Amino acid sequence: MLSERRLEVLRAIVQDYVGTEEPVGSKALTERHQLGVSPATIRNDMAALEDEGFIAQPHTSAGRIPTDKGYRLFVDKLAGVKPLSSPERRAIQNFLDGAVDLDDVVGRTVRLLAQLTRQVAVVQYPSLTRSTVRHVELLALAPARLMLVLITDTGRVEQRLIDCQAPFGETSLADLRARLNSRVVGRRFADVPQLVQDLPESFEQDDRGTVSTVLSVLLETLVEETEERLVIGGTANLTRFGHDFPLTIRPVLEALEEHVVLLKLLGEAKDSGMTVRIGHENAHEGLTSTSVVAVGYGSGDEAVAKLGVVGPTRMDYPGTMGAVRAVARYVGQILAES
Amino acid sequence: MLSERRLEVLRAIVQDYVGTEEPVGSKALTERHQLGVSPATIRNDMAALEDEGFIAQPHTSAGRIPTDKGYRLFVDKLAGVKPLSSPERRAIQNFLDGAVDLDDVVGRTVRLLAQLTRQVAVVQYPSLTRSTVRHVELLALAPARLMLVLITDTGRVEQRLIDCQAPFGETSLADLRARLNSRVVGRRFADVPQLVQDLPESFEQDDRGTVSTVLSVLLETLVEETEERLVIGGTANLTRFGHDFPLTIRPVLEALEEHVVLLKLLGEAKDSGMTVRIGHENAHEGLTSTSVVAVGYGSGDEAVAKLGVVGPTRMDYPGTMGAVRAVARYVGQILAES
DNA sequence: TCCTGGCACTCACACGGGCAGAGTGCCAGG
DNA sequence: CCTGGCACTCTGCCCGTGTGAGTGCCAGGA
Repeated sequence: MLSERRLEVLRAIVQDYVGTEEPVGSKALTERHQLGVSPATIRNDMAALEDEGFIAQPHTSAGRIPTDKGYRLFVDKLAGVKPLSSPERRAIQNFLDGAVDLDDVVGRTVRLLAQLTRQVAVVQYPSLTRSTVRHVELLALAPARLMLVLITDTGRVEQRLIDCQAPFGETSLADLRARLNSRVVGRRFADVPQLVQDLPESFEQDDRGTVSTVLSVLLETLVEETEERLVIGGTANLTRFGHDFPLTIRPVLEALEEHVVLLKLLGEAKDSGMTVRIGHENAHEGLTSTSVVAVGYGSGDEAVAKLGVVGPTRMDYPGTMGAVRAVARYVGQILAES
Repeated sequence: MLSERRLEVLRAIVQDYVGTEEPVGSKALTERHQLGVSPATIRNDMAALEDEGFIAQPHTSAGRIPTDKGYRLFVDKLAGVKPLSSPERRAIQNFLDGAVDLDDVVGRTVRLLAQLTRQVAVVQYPSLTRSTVRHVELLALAPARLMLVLITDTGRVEQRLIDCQAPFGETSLADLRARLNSRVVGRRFADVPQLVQDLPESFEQDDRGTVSTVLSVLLETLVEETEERLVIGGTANLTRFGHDFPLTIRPVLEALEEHVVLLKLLGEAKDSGMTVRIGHENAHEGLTSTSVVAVGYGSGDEAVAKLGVVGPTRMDYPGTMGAVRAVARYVGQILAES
């Protein structure tokens, strides 16, 4: 186990490196922090930390920089979550309060998060499967063409067009609409499949085909949209990445455009509490030099979706975590109110 | 007026520079093109072209590169639109045919365009004001809470929640729904305001308030959504920009995130035919070193929205224009079919 | 009048040596 | 176990030089 002071040295290295973006040496450390020992002692500690794999030198006779493992230790043991200042909190609230609908909430959130953290922000739309049904609507656009509209308690709306083989009477439609609603309103989307599976049986022979079609579209929607939507913002912040641009930034931009990858990334994050994935902990190749800070948010106790930021492994973890957590809380509040 | 050969020289310079990304000199020109004259002659022509402002030298004794004005002349007079190869056409069709709904069409289009041109693609959702109404639906979520759903002929769907002061009876609702539809179905969204303005008068005193509220939300939606949605893709292609990265790429990324800016840009493009804005012709500061190629697309003869690409002024204009035009056509077809 | 070859000139850029500074590892002494 | 000292190793920077691409200009020729 590492001594208390060595941990302190690691913390100092991480802080300085995050601030200056330059390898930090033993002398600079003693000058900028009250460690109470001489540079030579620090050098020994650094050598030990390097043996353990927490820090590394880019080349001989340069200072040290933290490794992914070093950041991991820092995040787990050495750093807290830095609460936002109260002006910041007020700014968040003011900014989010102006939102008029779900799209607006999500859009504002992503901009806010990007600005606050000066990194790339990612916000997932509230998941269908975890939301509850507020209303199901079925309407006839034409005799054999229906439209299905799903409305969630989080304000999300999904619609699908349905082409039926046979015309579907107005009364049957009203009937189906009523029965659907009575069964699923207030229930979670995840439970919908069981709740409706026996529905066709209660209809007349002629209508069963259409009812089945409608239900299959409904279930399909649930499945498809589990492949969720998300919004990204602040990609311009990537330009603050480092000096060795094109190589670093390109794979990240590519990864960000593949929403599937990001969704998987967010999906891997814990539902509650904050998840930080550092560098190579991210499975995706383009993101091995970035860290992802993600957290779930929701209108109630449970998370309905996640949001987070993607930034260089060399990021201000306490600050970023603080911002992410705070934003998630406020978004949750906004959703609960609407 | 410039002689035939000088125009030819300008064309050669543009082509070479686009290909190599390096200033092109007189000797290289005679070697790579059959101009039939010696380098010395070319030098004279180049000096003339420089005097006219079509080309410039980055520094004394380097080759020449085209200026914005040079590209302008090239695009207007010297370059055609390069048609795509038939495998490319097939690929486009196959790729777009798989789309299941409007979101999917737009998403696929943006990816396709980005891949085809190796630049940043921008696709605007079909505009509401230029589309026609397929259906208007009103449904009661609660006694005093309604939902308004607008469906366009291009498959776009918009919805809004409406809180009414007073409960609104089921019969009144059905009445309003029927009247709304009979008035506006098949008409252009732009005409909707006049078509519905006298509607409240035909309702009973008690309901007029609610009817007015519904209508005002309807009109609001039309206005709000004129501030259209758009989708961007291929930002990773920005990394191919140049060597002097951070400075070039940052303002572009920032501009791309401001959808308002992009919409204005697209809005300035002509409705029919293709619009090419080169370098400083773009009002926005961040885009002065980029060119925008935009074109309208639509299900019929008229454009319902625009799409295009953003790339370095040093781009392959004929190829890019060909790709943009072809994609727009296919998207139009797809929309017309659905 | 226009094209051509020749010539002198100008830069950007790449190469290489030398120098300074930061940082390290190790060791002997407190 | 900490400390100061010392020798060593790099990287980065500056600078001078040389090379090569490219130019402008001019005088001669079709």
